[in-house]
Amino acid sequence: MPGTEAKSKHAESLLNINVSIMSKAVTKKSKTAIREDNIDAILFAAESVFAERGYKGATTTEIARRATLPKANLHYYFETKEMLYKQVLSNVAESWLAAANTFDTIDQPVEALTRYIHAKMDLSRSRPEGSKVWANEIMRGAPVIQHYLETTLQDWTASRVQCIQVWIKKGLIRPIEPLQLLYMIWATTQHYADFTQQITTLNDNQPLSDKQFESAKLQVTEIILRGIGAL
Amino acid sequence: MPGTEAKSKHAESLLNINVSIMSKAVTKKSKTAIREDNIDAILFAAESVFAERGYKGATTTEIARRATLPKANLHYYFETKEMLYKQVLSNVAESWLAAANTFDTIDQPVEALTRYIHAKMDLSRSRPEGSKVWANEIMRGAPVIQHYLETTLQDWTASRVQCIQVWIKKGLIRPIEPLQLLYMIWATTQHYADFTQQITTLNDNQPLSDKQFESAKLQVTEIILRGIGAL
DNA sequence: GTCTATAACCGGATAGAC
DNA sequence: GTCTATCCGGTTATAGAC
Repeated sequence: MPGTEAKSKHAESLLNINVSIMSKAVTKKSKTAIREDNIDAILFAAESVFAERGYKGATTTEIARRATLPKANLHYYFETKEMLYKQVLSNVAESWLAAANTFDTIDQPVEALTRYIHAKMDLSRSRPEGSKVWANEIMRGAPVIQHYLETTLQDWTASRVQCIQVWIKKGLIRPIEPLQLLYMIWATTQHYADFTQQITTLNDNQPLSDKQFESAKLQVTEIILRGIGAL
Repeated sequence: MPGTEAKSKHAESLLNINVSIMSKAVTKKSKTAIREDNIDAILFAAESVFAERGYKGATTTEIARRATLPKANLHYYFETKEMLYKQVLSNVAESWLAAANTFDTIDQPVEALTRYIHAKMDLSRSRPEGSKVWANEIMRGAPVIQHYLETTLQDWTASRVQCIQVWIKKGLIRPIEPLQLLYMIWATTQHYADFTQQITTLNDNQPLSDKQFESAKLQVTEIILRGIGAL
């Protein structure tokens, strides 16, 4: 199970957080490999458990169990539960940023927004747990990522707001409040991750098929683009 | 603080859950009043605490503290934390249903959807904690409200899907997947409650003013209505 | 009905053998 | 670097005096 999504992101930290994972010099290559595999397995398991149970509800016992490691080993790699949590959030922020960068400010609205909405929808599909961890963190009042919101997110948002205002000035879209558009995109795309349980229930208890999801992606895009007069 | 929103809903239970609050015969009128006041205060405090900290993160100590009662008294009225949680969810479901019923299936799309979106936005504004508790519960996999989703919510949704399909047949709106429209409405309106922290941060750390919120309400409505070709 | 004190439990973290 | 056994703090729930 490990490594599919959260591969080897443990060394970096997007949030300016001291997630300093121990830095012991390792001589043999194989040991490094074991270390990375273990860390990846822990991060992968942690993302799921934090998503399903929230910060407090997640137990290191369960995370270790899913990573098929003794709990003591988990604490060997991540000194505290909180440090592990921060690293998970950092990885989520990174994938969010990757999707965000598909919103190219130079493009025309239809192309830029279509790309961005598709990227966000794909992220909700491929990594719903990350979205849930993020949502949980925001609902808690963002104790860990508040600084990230005030820097990276605010900067990114400001640049996109400007871009949208240019589109309005050029008459490419109707005059709307740019932030409202961004909120609608975030809300709608992330809903497919955060509310999977509800969506599945209303789909006769069947998870959305790839086909259904692709259809949703196209419709979401079209409704929003028409909604702002870009089509 | 107590009683403003969650007033005296403790006797009922929308979710079919055995939230049987003790049923001791009370002789004096004043005792009943004290009981109701205490229960309301507990439910009011509980909604906030569950919203801010999630199910596991919420402590009965903190709930009791905010209700200005000793913890033992809280346990006198609600035997377990889980029973209290279920009652909170039941109250949230009730308010959700009240808003849902503004979506009159007989009306024209513009009128029906405008009313519904406004009602949902108002709910996000007046009772953001309830929305967060709901979101948390869904993200946990809906252990408590799954049955509610499969009955009340599914029935309500089915009737609205039919209604939307009629609108499409009559050519009042473009041919869309009705569920997609509902998801977009839910996602966008609830976003203003669940992601208050993020929205506030992007609004120069100022909570949205009433004026800003009213503007958002109108824009959300217009973008969605235009998006489906109702305007 | 109220409240203090406490029992019973659980989870994070660590000691220390391997 | 791994893992078992254990400590310690915090949380739910209750006993029992008022």
